[in-house]
Amino acid sequence: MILPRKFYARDTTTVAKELLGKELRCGSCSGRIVETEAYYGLGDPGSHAFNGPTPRSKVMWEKPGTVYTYFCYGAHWLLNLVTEAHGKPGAVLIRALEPLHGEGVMRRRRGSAQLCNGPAKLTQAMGITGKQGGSDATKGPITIHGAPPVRGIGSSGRVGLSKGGDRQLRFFIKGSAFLSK
DNA sequence: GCCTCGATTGACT
DNA sequence: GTCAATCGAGGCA
Repeated sequence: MILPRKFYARDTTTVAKELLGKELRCGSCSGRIVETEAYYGLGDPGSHAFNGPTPRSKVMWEKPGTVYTYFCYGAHWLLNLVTEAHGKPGAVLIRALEPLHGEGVMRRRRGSAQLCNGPAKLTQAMGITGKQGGSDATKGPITIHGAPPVRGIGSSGRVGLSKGGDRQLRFFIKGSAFLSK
């Protein structure tokens, strides 16, 4: 079943941990979430919301469950899900997926066997671009479906940030073969 | 309006 | 291991 909006309306770290193992669907493709990162708004120098809302980052103040796609380095889309209460900034970055359905389509889109082991790779494999930005993960076209809780959650410092990378806000399923490198 | 830099990737040495 | 690609957002004049 599709996760209800109240799932997202909680502490960003809690949502990031509980998203592990859940199923992300987009069109005919789907995958299991195996790696996430939490981004707060205020007090988090690594977050786009750090300096208050801007035309791009204001989505983080939107209602929980909103899809936030971010274009980076001229060629890469990153997928986030808005968390916390409406009007409070927060988001979870999806960093890696384990392919479940539509693997052939993903492979064709990616042109590589490395399907979803990185934040920009998984958006390309799932066909996600800025078009899906601002849509609602409780309605589609991108949806998150419930799954049994996973055991063996690990955490570490965040990756790829010039600021704020020292905080333990990255979470992943221990031992998964589909984590980002 | 102009300039700098980024929640990355993939190709090349 | 090192480095360039590539373009929009955000900061500043």
